[in-house]
Amino acid sequence: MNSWDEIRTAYHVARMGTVSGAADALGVHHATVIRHIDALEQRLGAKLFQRHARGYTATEAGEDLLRVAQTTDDQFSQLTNRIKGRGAEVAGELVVTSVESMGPQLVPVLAEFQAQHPQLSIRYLTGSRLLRLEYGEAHVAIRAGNPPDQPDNVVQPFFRMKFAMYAAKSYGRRHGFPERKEDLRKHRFVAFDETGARAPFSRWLRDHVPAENVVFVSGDSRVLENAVYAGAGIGFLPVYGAVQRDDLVRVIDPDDSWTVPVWLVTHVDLHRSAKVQALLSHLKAQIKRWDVE
Amino acid sequence: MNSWDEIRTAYHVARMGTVSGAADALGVHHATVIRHIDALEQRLGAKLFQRHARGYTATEAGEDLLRVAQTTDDQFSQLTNRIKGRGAEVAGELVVTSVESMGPQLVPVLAEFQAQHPQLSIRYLTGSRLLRLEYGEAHVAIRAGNPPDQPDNVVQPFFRMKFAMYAAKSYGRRHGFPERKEDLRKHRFVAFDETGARAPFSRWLRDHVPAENVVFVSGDSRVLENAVYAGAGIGFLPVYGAVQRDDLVRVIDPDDSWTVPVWLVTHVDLHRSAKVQALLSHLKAQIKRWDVE
DNA sequence: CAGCGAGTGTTCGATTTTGCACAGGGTGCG
DNA sequence: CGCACCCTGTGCAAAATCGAACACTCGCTG
Repeated sequence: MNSWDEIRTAYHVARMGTVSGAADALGVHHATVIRHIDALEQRLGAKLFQRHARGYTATEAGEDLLRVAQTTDDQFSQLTNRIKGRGAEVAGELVVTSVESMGPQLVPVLAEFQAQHPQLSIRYLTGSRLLRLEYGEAHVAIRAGNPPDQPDNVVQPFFRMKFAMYAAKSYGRRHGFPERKEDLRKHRFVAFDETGARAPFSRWLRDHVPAENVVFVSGDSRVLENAVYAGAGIGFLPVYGAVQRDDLVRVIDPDDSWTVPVWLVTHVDLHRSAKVQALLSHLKAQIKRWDVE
Repeated sequence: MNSWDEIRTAYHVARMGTVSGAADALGVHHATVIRHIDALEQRLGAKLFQRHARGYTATEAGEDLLRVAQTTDDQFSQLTNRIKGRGAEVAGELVVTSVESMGPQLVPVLAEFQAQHPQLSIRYLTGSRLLRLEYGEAHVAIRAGNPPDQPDNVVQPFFRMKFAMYAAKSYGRRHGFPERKEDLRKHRFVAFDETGARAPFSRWLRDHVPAENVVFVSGDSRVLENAVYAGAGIGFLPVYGAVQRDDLVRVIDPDDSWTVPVWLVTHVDLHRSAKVQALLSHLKAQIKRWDVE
């Protein structure tokens, strides 16, 4: 069945009982209404209305159409109300994604945000696969490293994640802690499996430590964290997470060159919605939590 | 909400996932689809789809629309199936109207017809007010007297209703029965309250019987019938109904000049439908029942 | 890495749709 | 009984819509 507009026209004729009344209600000329009805009846091969001097009265088929189109009209107006109101309220679903290493920092913040908006359901997706905003897979993405440069995305700086070099106390009991820069050559390290050396501190490591001293390598940041905790070696950890553990010792203080910028990324189509804006402002309010030395 | 066609377009885009696919399904150019979506989104003030190089993926609002429009599509196709199939089968409602005096003859015939078509529901309307076919108030009308001459109505002769003059036996016991034409002047009569004398036999009565002998007058034919039954006077009754009562005596045999033609009238728009045709042929098959002397 | 296919988006001319003016007819009221 | 009003119906011009062609982007494959 094609041409839903003609059904809508017939619906108003059946409701009003006259072509002119329907034309007024639809905001079109009555000639248009007549043509729509004629076309629709011809396609259906049945008369929808009895024409007479006082107007159009619906036949059985016309009354059947009236009933169906009535509910359709109701459903469509409800739909438009939902869609129009959707942007205004913080409700529905909100999909957030980030690299998995940020989970421990993000989860409590997201939980707090959800508590402030009970109508909202949050999906926090982490994974090796980068969820793509332009396919609608996520509403807000938190990305680290170089500023993302997708044309349809709106990118804003979130905060700067400071890294320092840590070792577990258990490591110090076995190997001691390096006290001077030269001591580093005699220690063992854990590091990212990034031969491309994207993170700034992995380049630093390559420059200051012989490759054979890197004894534990993984692509998963949480694995590296746990390797440091277990005393497998010295490694870079985000300051925010490390200060909360008393089994760690800071070997080298944070350096500006190690800092990784973190970005808030949204698709341009969703950036204006109240839902996304509320989350963004909530996230930015939490920056100071993570701005520790 | 106006422009249901744009909703239909958006529905197909959400279903297909691409503009081109929706354009194929709709049989229009893909530029048209893009314009529809743009217009709809602008009116709604919300994005329905995320645009990317591989197609369009529905946002929350778009998926909401998909669900609503899906059911709408189903209901519309069911509706068109019903309407297209309606003419072919004898089902639904069938409104028949006639002058009320024909009820006793018509009701058993209509009941039999209904029994042959269980899907059909018959409304047999009688009333002083003439139901108008061109307003869709009835599908089939049974009219007596002069041939109806409405332009949009298709009229065909049904049968010729014979009248004769009857009196109740109780009347005969009190006043005797007229045996010769001259005796009529001494008897009492019941007659229609038609000063215009539409029925042919009421003109006959005026010519052969003094006005003061007409002692019972009514505009309701059933009242007149009962007046004859009660012995109030001699009166014209249809032969078909009178022969079934053994308390009546025929005073004068039917005369051709008293015969009233009866017509089957349908509106031209409904005349072709199987439902109406079935009733018409069924009615015509019953003529012989009423063709009694 | 270059070519190819699929898909989006935009512009311009053609076609369809729409609106306007007017004619015709029925109904009701004074 | 006539008149005024409301409704339907129809040609014609204007406007909005649609379709064809082209440019561009992305992802896949040999």
